[in-house]
Amino acid sequence: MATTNSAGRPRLADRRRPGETAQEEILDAAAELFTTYGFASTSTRKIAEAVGVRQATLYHYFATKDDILETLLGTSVAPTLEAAQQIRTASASPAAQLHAMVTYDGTQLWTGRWNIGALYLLPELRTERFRPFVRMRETLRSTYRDVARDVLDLLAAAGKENLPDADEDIPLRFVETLVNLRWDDAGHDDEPQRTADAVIRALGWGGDWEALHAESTALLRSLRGNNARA
Amino acid sequence: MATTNSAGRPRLADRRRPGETAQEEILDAAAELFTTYGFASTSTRKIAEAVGVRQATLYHYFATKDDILETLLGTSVAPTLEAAQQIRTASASPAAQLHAMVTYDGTQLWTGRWNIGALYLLPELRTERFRPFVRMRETLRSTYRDVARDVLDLLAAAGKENLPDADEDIPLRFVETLVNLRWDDAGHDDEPQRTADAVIRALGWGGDWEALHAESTALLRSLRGNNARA
DNA sequence: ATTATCTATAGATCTATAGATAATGC
DNA sequence: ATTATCTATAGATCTATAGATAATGC
Repeated sequence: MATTNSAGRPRLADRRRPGETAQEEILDAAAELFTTYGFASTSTRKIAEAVGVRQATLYHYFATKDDILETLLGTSVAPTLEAAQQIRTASASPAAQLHAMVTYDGTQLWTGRWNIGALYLLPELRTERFRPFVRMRETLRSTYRDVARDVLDLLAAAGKENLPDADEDIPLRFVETLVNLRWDDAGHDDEPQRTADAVIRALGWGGDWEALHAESTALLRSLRGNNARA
Repeated sequence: MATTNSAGRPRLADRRRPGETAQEEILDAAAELFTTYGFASTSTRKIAEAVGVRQATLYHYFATKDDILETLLGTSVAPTLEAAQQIRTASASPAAQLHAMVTYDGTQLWTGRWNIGALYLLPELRTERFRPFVRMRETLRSTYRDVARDVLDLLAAAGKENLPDADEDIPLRFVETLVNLRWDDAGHDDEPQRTADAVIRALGWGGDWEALHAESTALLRSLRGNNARA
């Protein structure tokens, strides 16, 4: 039997999931199963088994299976959106802002313990209850679009021709493909950086890459600093 | 009651789905429901209701629910792969080949009655039984990669700098985003053409666009001609 | 007393099968 | 006789709830 040093009836099995609390253990197991087998195909029993508790125990922490998904999405979309908006208000050049956004967002998607981005395409998100997350994604989309427009306006002003439309959504679309790449076990370790470069290039940008990278890196560093202070 | 002019007990409800045969009606309903609500969340009862027959009737045409998905995937991936390989063997320039491939593939994804591309990401495809389709997708990926490499080699030979790697999979990744765009009801009518342009531009290509479009259009025309003859 | 777990189960599915039925075709 | 449908249902789920139990905390 599992050792215990806290209140409540002891578990039958030992802890096996990362996380300080039972809630975190459940979320980790659910993230693995939802991203691997899908939300609808993952039963609460399977989640419980992956945590090492009985099925009914989940309901001490989450009222419904949907609540588990909602919590999972909340902890993932919100920080990304916040970072994008912070980057947007920085004084860096539009190209550097865009590069930093893609790198940040891409790193979350690429290095997270599970491929959480795969959950954004779940048909279940179409229901009323997940509307807030869909809206957050839409806000992220328009933030990306705004910064892309700035980049393109500068390029157009410099006389560059045959540029894409800002509403092609090239940046966000490109970032999203990291989810597919990871699903296919394809790609490289530094895929977020490569993707950021590819996005800038796809917009037709052709400036000093070393300076751009320096500016983007500085932006991300200051972002981490802010968050550490917060 | 439904009118009847063929063998078998009459249906209780009238036909309501496109398709000459009951099999086609079932596939149309399943495509709508699988892409809208997901495979696992769609019950055989729901499919039957959408067709206008009783649940058990489906089993006269498909032995299992998986068989329905398999048939749906088969009729969608195979033609795309074949077209890509035909384009690849044409004598057109690499850029035109790539442009034509993206346009063809994108048009299938964008204008099909249902957003079938969304099925390619289904977790269920990870199981042994769908291996053939996953392999077809991998073959498509490398076909795209090969033609991208040709484009990039020519650009490098022409002295163009800061080009992406061919194994960034920019073309296929970009095409795949049409699925997400369509999911979000975003994008324009001519999104496949725009996407083809965006892909070419993202690779760093900077030649005569009018000539490229003419060459790509001719390629697609000859493709349709071949298929019509076959 | 409070908490975290457990056992047990109700009620609602869901897939697939068995076998009856109502047409057409020969 | 053949075919396409129907009705009925077995057996296996699955979610969520009720209530018991075994710890710690006061």
